Amino acid sequence: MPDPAPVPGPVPEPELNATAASLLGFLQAGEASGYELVGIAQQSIGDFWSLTRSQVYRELSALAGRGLVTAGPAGRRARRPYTITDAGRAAFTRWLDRAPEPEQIRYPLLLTVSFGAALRPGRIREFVAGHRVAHERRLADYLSKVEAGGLDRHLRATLAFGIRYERAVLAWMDELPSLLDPGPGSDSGSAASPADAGAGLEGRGQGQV
Amino acid sequence: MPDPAPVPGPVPEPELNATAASLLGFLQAGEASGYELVGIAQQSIGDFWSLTRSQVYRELSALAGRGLVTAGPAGRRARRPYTITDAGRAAFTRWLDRAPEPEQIRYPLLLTVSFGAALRPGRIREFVAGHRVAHERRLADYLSKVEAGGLDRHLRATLAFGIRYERAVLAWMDELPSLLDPGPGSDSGSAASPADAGAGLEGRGQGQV
DNA sequence: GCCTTGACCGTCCACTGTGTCATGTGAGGT
DNA sequence: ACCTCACATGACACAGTGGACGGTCAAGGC
Repeated sequence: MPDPAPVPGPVPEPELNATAASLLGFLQAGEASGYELVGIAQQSIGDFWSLTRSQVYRELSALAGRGLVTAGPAGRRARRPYTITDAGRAAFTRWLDRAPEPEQIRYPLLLTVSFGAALRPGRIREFVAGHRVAHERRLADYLSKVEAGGLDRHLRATLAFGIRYERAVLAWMDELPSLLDPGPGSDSGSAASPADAGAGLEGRGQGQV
Repeated sequence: MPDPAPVPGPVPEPELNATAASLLGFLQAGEASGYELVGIAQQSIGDFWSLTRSQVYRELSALAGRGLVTAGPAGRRARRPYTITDAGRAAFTRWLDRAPEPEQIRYPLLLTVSFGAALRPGRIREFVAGHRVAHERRLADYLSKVEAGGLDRHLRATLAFGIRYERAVLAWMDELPSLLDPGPGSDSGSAASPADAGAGLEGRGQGQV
């Protein structure tokens, strides 16, 4: 068949990505500079949707190029305020109505735990202790925000997720020692608790390590 | 003052990144090709540490360039087996003993929920229902793996995290309708949008785990 | 008045992470 | 002989991360 040269046709119109969309979402409340958007975003959704300076400026330029935002004249310092356009509002609404993609979790601590067999016994507990304080702090932070009140229902709903997540992590950290507690034959500082019971199963040879 | 030229000193020796490290971790069990490593990784740690084909091949080349792995002669098809070197083992051990960085979560659904005020009321529930089945499936998967037994303690501990996480997500999804439903006394300072008044929690026959 | 400090504001760059397309090989079926 | 599908690698474009850098203004110390 005669190689059908790419028909121009209707331009595919690249959809918004979630990062750009969230910027539009914030801009709906009024103009803001890139710097401000970074702050706003980190404060409100930063715990489950990271975005960095570089990202924000890059997306703002792209959005401006597509006419979804317009840059105003430079302000006080190098401040460059962006305003959402009608096309931007429409694009945001379309984006919001799409089914969101699955979540992504990247948890280095779990990598360490998975490979923990090659690690000195107490080391994992040290790492976990370090992370624990951060999780406790975040949980306390979420709780105080909720208790302070004055939040929009939807923000409160996302905080509810954060609270459940942090509690789950803390509960896991609590049970971790009992999960990792070596069965018979491996000595560590703490005596093997008989509560470990079943244990035994180390069927996986994993020859050389 | 005489610009203190950057002291050469000992070469910084770029440390391993977590992805490269995990490849070394798997290679400790024996040689493997990039293709196999993708499979191994996705199966064992894929739910909390993603890595893609491109990533794996890129890292393997880089590791080979640093002498941490060596590529064997091509095998069956284009298969190129990699073997970890002593330097690689040492680098892996050093990496494993470092404090792991905090986790990263990117959850588009939560973005949608945050901005949900601009969305038709039932839409969020539709999205959540779609995600719910995936979470239920993953939870069931984790549970069956644990019950099947034969897992190394450390793998079981990471699965325990997955189980707690999925249960937390499901519990949040269960409570979500009541959070988003404008109930009594939920309106604080800002004006409660009248748009989404209706839509109480109709029969969500949820329940399980 | 001058100078340091630090918040503000943006840009650039190297590296890491993701997804798709291209390419080639071999085993098995028809 | 041909097709198809699993195996296997690589190239590439784009998204995301984090640090380095440079400029601007305000406030406070000397």
